[in-house]
Amino acid sequence: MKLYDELVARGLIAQVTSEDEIRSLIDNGKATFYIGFDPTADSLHVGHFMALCLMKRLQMAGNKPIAVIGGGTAMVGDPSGRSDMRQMATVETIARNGECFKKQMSKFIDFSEGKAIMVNNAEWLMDLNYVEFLRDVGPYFSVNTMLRAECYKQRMEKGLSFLEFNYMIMQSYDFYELFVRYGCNMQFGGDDQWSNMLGGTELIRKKLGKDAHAMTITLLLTSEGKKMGKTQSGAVWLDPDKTSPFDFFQYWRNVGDDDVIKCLKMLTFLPLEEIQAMESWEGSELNRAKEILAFELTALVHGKDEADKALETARALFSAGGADDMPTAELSMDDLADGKIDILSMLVKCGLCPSKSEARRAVEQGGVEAGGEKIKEFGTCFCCDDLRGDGIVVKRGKKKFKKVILK
RNA sequence: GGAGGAGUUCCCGAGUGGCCAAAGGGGGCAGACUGUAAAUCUGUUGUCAGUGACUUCGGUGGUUCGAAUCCACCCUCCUCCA
Repeated sequence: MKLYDELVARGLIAQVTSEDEIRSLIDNGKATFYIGFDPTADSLHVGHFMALCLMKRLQMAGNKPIAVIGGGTAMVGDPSGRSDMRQMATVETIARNGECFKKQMSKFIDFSEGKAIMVNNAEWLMDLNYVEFLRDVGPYFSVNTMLRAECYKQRMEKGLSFLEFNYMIMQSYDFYELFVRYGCNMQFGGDDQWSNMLGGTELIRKKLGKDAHAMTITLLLTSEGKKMGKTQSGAVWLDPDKTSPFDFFQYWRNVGDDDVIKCLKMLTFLPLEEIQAMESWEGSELNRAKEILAFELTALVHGKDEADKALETARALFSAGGADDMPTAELSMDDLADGKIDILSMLVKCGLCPSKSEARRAVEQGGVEAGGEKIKEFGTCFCCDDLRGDGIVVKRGKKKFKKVILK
């Protein structure tokens, strides 16, 4: 199966400017394409991961990827899909985040000589002269058209600042600049970027009379229509310090039945035939598919060793109830009072509960276990001896564990 | 610049002097049921040293025994006019 058809079969393609041309470009390894990543946080998350996977697939087929760090565009802030204006990040933060992105990306994409390029659009955006720029690209944009663009629609009610309104122009200019500099003839992005991307192809056509193409990736949504990769406590990060490999594994281990196959197709590199075989799995058999999903993704992001560990830990924890390698929390003597610590403080200290009130509730509702025993009294205390050596396994709810050890 | 309207807890949204830590819904958390799924049902959902105290209704002051609620000023957003 050729690349384009595979992308379709995996459900990755949302919209394209011209199916035939894109097909022939990428199937033959003729595309030089770019994907932009705005450094608005200090780590990439699952949403970016999809884009990186796509990048890799295309790279494997001989196409040349350009990863653009949006050091310049992040200064403006993309209004797409937002109902409020982003908080403006400082120049320093953006620069630092950009560095973090760079490191993480290098793990997935081969940036060695001639294989791929990484650039920061701050390079050309930051030094633009306002009037010159306006005269240069301004005439090619119609405000009427821009206002009709989907990405601004939902902001028309709540208010859209001129700053953000310019985002589309910045991104379009990026595409133009990359076309000129590197012969970049394609842009990929999330489906919410569609109008911004079209802006770029139009600009190139109008200014240079050349064709460039755009293709958007389907946004990964859960069957309930929510963005995948978001939890109550925030995004699922690729940085192991922000989302541990075990938590990362667990996130995928716990996706809904209806989403497993979709995720396998879109995110993993498993051959399609293998995934199609799983489609017939039903009921508890699907649990096996979830395990595969979780394992594959953890291996991609954190390496096979970490994936093995997470898998083992999860299995041990959920079947036997104990494991050597599980998330641990270390307490020091300072955390203890008179050589003891009560269960409520312990829950808070090891991060299982955000406040003592919540810890109390958890205990009241019978959701807390320690050392395999259900805790019924919130006065229950543990002394140093309980915590020394192997420590004690504290469980809040069914899926949250921490091994608490005294340092 | 002018005229109106709005800002309530994680979100939406009730509440116009004490009965308000604030209805209802969503979301979250926990329990039951299961397959570490979904759906459903139940409980819970500001914090802290548990029958109590403390902090919260855009901000700052004021009136009052008492303010989310009344007054003044300010900030932000929306609509219409210029």
